[in-house]
This record gives sequence, C-alpha cells and structure tokens, in this order.
Amino acid sequence: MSKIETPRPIRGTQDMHGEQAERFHHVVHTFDRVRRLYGFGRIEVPVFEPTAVFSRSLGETTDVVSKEMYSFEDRGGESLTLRPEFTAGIARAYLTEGWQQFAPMKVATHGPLFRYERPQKGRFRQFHQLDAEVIGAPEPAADIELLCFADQLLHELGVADGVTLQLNTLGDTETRDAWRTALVAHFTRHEGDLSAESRDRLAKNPLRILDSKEAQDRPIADSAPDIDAFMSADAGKFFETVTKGLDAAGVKWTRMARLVRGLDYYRHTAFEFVTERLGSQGTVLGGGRYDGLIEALGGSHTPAVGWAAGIERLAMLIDAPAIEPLDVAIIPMGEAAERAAYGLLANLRRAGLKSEMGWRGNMKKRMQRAAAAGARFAVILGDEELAQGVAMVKDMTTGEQHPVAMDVLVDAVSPR
RNA sequence: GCGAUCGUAGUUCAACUGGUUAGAGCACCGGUUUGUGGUACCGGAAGUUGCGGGUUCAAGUCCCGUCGAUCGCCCCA
Repeated sequence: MSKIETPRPIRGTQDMHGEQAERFHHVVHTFDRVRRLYGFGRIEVPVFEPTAVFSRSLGETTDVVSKEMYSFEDRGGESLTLRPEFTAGIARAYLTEGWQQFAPMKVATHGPLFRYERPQKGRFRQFHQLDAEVIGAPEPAADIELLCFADQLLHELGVADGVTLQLNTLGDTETRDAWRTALVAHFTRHEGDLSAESRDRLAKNPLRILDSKEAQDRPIADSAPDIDAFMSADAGKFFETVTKGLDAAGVKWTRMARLVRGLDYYRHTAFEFVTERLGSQGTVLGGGRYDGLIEALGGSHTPAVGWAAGIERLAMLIDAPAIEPLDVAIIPMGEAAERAAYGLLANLRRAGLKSEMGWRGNMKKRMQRAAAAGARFAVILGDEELAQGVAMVKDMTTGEQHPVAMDVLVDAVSPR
C-alpha cells in the first residue's frame, strides 16, 4: 500500500492554535470593543467581488492589479477577485446598497484579505485586517475621530509605546498636482543620480521616490520640495484643523513630510502607525483620506477617510494574553461517577463557571491535567462519594479537600 | 518577480574536516503510588535527516533541481 501524501497548506497561509490564536482573537476582541466606544457600526461585506471593483478603484498602479491580486474566472466566465483590501468593497456596497442614506457613515469590519506576495515577517498571502471607515464626510472631524480611535486601540492593546504616528497631508487636488509637478521636475533634474528603481518610479509613481530605501536616493529625496510650499489655503487649513484636533485629544503625532500614498485617489490626511520592532514590515496601522475613490467606482463625489491595521502584526506586538484558568476540573472514577459528572458539569457551566471533565487516564493523570489547566478546584467523584451524595472538593491552591453535598457544589466552588 | 540564509522525532536543538546502529531537553504514553496534582526517579513510543536526482567505497554533511521557511529587495491598496 503506497502512502497517501498529505496535501500541504498553501504558501503564505497560516494555521493558528494556542497562544497565536489567542493573540489574534485578543486583537479582534479589543477592536470590537473600542469600535463601539466611537460609534462605528459593524458591517459585513463579501470576501470576493467582481474584479472591476478593485481594478477600477486601484486605477493605474499596474503592479498591484496585474501581479498581486488573486483573480480567477468563475464557471460563468466572470472575473472575480479575492479582496486584497476592504476599502473598495465597502465603497461598492455603499453605492449598491443605498448606504448613502446613512452618511456620514461610520463603519468597521475585520476579516481575511488576499494578496499574491512573497511571504515574509508579518506578511502573508492570506492575512487579516481590522478596518474602520467614515464615508460621506468631508469634515476634518472624521479624520480626527479615526485617528483617536486608532490611537486608543493601540493603547488598549498595550503596543502604543513602541509605535509612533507619522502624519502627513497630500493636500487637495490643486495642491497635490502642483507638488507632484514640482517633484517630477526635481527628480528629473537629478535623474542620473537616482537608483534604477527610482528612475522607474519617476515614470510610474514619482511620489514613491520620497520614501525610497536606497541610500543613493536619500539626498535627492531629502532635498526635494515639501508639499507645504504648494499648499492651498483650504488644504492648509484642513491639515491644521486635524493636527490641532489631535493635540486637543492628546494624541501624539510626528510630521512625516516624506510619507506618501501609492494611489492617486488619496487627498489630505495620510498616516501610518509604525514600529521598529517588526523589521521592514513595520507599519501596524495605516490609512488616509480617499476623496476620489467613490467617483472611480461610478458614484457621485463622496469624501471618505479610513484606516486598516494588520491583525497578525498587532498580534506579534502585544503581550501574550493571560490564559483563563479553569474554575473546576471534575475527576470521575468509574462509569456511574462519570454519568453523575455530566449533571454536575452542566450545573457548573450554566452557573458561568469554566469547567471541564477528565475523560481518560488514571486519577494521577487527571490530577496532573487539572493542575496543568490551572484549575482552582478539582472535584473528585467515585463510588464512595456517590453512595453518600457528595463530591470530594479539593482546593488546588491549598491542597485541602473536603466532601460537599452535590446539590450545593456550585456554591462551594463559586468565587466569593 | 529578484537576492541571501536555512530545512534532522510532535517541538526546540545536537551529530568534528563525508566514516559504525542519527542523539538530547520539553511534550506524549506507562511505571515507582489498584482513588490524589504542581517535585523526583525508572522505562516506552516517536525520524525514508522536506522531496527528487547526482558525486563517492561511504552522504544528515558535498553538487544540481524542486518545495517550503526565514530575512531583505520590488510592491505595499
């Protein structure tokens, strides 16, 4: 008989168990709690969409559309894509579900995303993000609220210490276009000294030269003009309102004039919460204002702002969540005792006590497992106890034990 | 897509410049204790050294390929 070969997991996917899974869910749970404090309603959107949802919204940036999306044809020949981000799908839902009636709409969601990328630290092909958006709000108040939300989330997760909020503005359309023109002129003047990658970027995505990692690009990028010189009065006012709001709310930030976005629809606020602790994949939460996106999907002009945060990256940064100790471990000896134990177990759990029963092994083994699970009490049940209508309750911290009548067991092991 | 490093029991790691039967800790199972844990001791099970090919008297070790992991580049919605 030839051995069956077990199929391998798909590259860049992960199976989580134990501490890793607990970390993951602690992040999600904290997000869900904080999001309510800010009045962000939970939404659910599909994991896959017509490819056009993403190709239209992502626009001209060819790499992400052609190389990095999981696209395939369904049986009807329609091109579908596993969502590589939340924003485009949410924007689509906003238009097709008539959610305009709820504007300004504050929404939150989380779940898996898919990008065909080379896996590395904190970067997977199926990964997971938290997401928060405010759609239909031109007011800088929306930006401020989202940033406060993000900041509080990171604080409540206990990761804020090593993380800094880098903030920039990309201005309004007028400002951005003027700045971009000046940047192209500047980089063209120094084209000969740029790295090969950056010469490429000059044609495709000149703003990206600003945050190039190539040492030879740094002097040229650093001497490039800041957006401030081109800022329109409106755009300047907008940014000032955001920064003053953050100061008033006690959210620490640093201006990062080199922080840009790869896509054209971004306007005004752009931000990233960055840590040094994760190597080159150090952005833990990032976002910005995308006033042009919804128009690209065929909607009317709809200003919006949002952010997303990598759950895996946050999960790596937080302290290990404390494991909840077991309240009670029931240790039955014999069939009759086991049958009785089901009743006790049900009562304990219905009373909200975390309880488990040992299924196998001799008493020593079961005691060991009870201890390993951090049980506060072990409840030993054998023929002698059954005959007397009691259970032997052992306090695992003191080691003392005494018989307790079965009908008052829940009381006896409940925390005072 | 590109570059570098790495792949040995469930897991973390050993095995000198190629040389007998690939070892250990933890975890697991059993025992010392026919109903009492967090210690100690004894024993057991567990590996086609990722996979495929090559060189050699001999390969975990060297070479090629492949798959995967890690770190970086590209990209980062």
